[in-house]
Amino acid sequence: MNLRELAKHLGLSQTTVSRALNGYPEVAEETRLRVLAAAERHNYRPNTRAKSLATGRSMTIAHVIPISDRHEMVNPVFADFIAGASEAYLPRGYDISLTVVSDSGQEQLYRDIAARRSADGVIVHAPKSRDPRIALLSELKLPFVVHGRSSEIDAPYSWVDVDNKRSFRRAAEFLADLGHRRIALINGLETMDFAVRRRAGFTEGLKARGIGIDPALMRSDEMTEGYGFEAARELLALKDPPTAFVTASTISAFGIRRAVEGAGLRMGRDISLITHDDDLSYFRNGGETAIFTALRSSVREAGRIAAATLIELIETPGKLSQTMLNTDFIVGESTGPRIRVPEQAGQPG
Amino acid sequence: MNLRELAKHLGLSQTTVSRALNGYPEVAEETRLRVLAAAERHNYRPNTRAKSLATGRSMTIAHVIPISDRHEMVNPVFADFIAGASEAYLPRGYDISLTVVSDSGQEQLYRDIAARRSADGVIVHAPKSRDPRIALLSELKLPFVVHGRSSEIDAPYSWVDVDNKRSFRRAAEFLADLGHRRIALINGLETMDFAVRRRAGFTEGLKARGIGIDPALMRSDEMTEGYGFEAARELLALKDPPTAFVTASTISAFGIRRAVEGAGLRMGRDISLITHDDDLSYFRNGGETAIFTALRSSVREAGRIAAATLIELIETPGKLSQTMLNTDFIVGESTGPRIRVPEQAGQPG
DNA sequence: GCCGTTTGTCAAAGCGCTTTGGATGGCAGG
DNA sequence: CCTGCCATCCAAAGCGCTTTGACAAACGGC
Repeated sequence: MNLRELAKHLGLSQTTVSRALNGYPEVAEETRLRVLAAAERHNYRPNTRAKSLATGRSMTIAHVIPISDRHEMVNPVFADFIAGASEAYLPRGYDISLTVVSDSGQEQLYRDIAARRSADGVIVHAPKSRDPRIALLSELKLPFVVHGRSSEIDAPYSWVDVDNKRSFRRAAEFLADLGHRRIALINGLETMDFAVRRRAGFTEGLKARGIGIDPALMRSDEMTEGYGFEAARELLALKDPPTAFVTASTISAFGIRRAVEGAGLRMGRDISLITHDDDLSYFRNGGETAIFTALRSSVREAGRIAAATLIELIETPGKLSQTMLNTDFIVGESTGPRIRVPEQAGQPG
Repeated sequence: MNLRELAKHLGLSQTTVSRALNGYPEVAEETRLRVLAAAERHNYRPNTRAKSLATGRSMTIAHVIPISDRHEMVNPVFADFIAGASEAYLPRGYDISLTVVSDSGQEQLYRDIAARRSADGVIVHAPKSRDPRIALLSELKLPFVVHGRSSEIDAPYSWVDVDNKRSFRRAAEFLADLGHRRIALINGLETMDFAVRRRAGFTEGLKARGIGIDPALMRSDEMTEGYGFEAARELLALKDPPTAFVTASTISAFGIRRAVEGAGLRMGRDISLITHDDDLSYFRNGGETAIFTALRSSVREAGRIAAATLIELIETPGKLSQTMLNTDFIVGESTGPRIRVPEQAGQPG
């Protein structure tokens, strides 16, 4: 059932039917009711492609999910981010188009989207420092919102981010105030802008408390459970091991926990840990009491806000907007004062 | 730059240019080269909507991600599944359209997709027993492939699944053979078909080894880390606690592990655990040696196969296909013989 | 040198919708 | 009774592509 058939059926022109359905005023109320009833009865839905060809609006947002070149992984934060975003899209009638692509293929993909007008806007995930996509999208005049920020970019653009630097500074200071002096950072991939900011905040916090920076205590990689485990295991095996850790996700935090317990140590007593917590739905940081002391900021909410920001930008061009999400400092069971240096913490296995 | 402009530029008709670009034979090789060069030079890309309006093919596959009605969660397995699927779509030119929708909204959504022809086919995620979507999609003549299966459906349809029943039977038998008699099942939501099959396999395995079924040892819920933890903690606090667990995902397995260690017990010695392992990229079940003894089947591969199956079905209608993926039985560090009933395993905290 | 066949090209219709620019008729005001 | 003005409705063009059917030009066979 298409518009022409529906119109013929009603003895009206396509114009009138189209207007009746889209809420234009120049159609008699009685006719509108007849049209709506008929549309309902015949289960009429306008053909998406035809509509967007005629209007020039595609009513879809492209999400380009970068796949790690090294490991070919898809970060589970995207699941929650997109769930949040779709809460904003759904009531406004936008669809999501998803493409999983390696870093190297991203530029070409954005060019394609712009040239074939397959989306009205895009969300930029996982920005790197001085990310070339930002200049590219501006040049292509494709509305976009960045989830995160990119350092050393002068031109303004829309973004939604958390204050990573401040968060990690607070984490480092909190641990220092508990008496810890050997504090390790198990960071995300430092090709990512957010990871650079976190490291900066972390070292800033140490310096503020008069603690020297030891590069041997800083790791950086894809934030998997296994990486958290391996990194922590190696660090705990040092002659002068850390008594505290700061890490970038609950997922790696679980790995660290496993390493700590595998070494016969107790989290929160022998070893302290603070994590950044994206509040992932399948990895809640505990119920009433948090497992990990954490700086929490819901990535789902970030998705919702980024989506809403993008829709605004699409509907009123030029309306840039920056949102800094606040993080909650949750004190959980994974931190405590340094009681003693764990003498010779053996490696597991 | 659109087709007409490009054609005018070349002094050719749209017809010829279109044919040259799409590889039709009735165009001189010399002309084709000229056209291709010009298209390249002007960065020409055909407008997606116009093309699909003209051809009637949308070249997009709809993925409808169900959001749990109770908890509003998005299962991270979708991230890996879609990553796999996109490996199959990309070279064939298909796009992914993603919609996150609650169970109750699914039927309407599929009807919409069919009526507005916004996708050439759909992947059905998370089927329930006797899932109404299967009959609906058949009726709508919308090609589909189910990730999993749905019991008590007579008409044939395409699916990609693992042999959940057999897997869980093997898990139960394996534990029984190690001497365990009190074996708990921490299952996924039993409104899901796969969870029903797993439970069936589990009880079948127990019966085969002459072990009675104790409903008090069987739990069912969304497979989060927190659920694994809570369920295991409660079970371990029973007067007659289990000495072994079977669970439905590595995520809940990590929760069980946390509960076991929180109770002062040691995984693989005091308590055995077997998990189903989707081989999630951020939750690898260990490196060289597996953390958990597991029945492993890559959900990413399932995505790849489901996508390929769907494309085949779209391109040659009626070509149904069923794929049963095999699972690898990985023996890891989480299982061992029952040495003794842990006398009074205290609750943590 | 004529005819049938390729070969290469094109004009125009059509996909299903929106939107522009009238048309039509009824009605109030003069 | 005429004019002007709403209130409704419509025919047709256009969005950018594919595809049908037709048509010149070139070519080989007799």
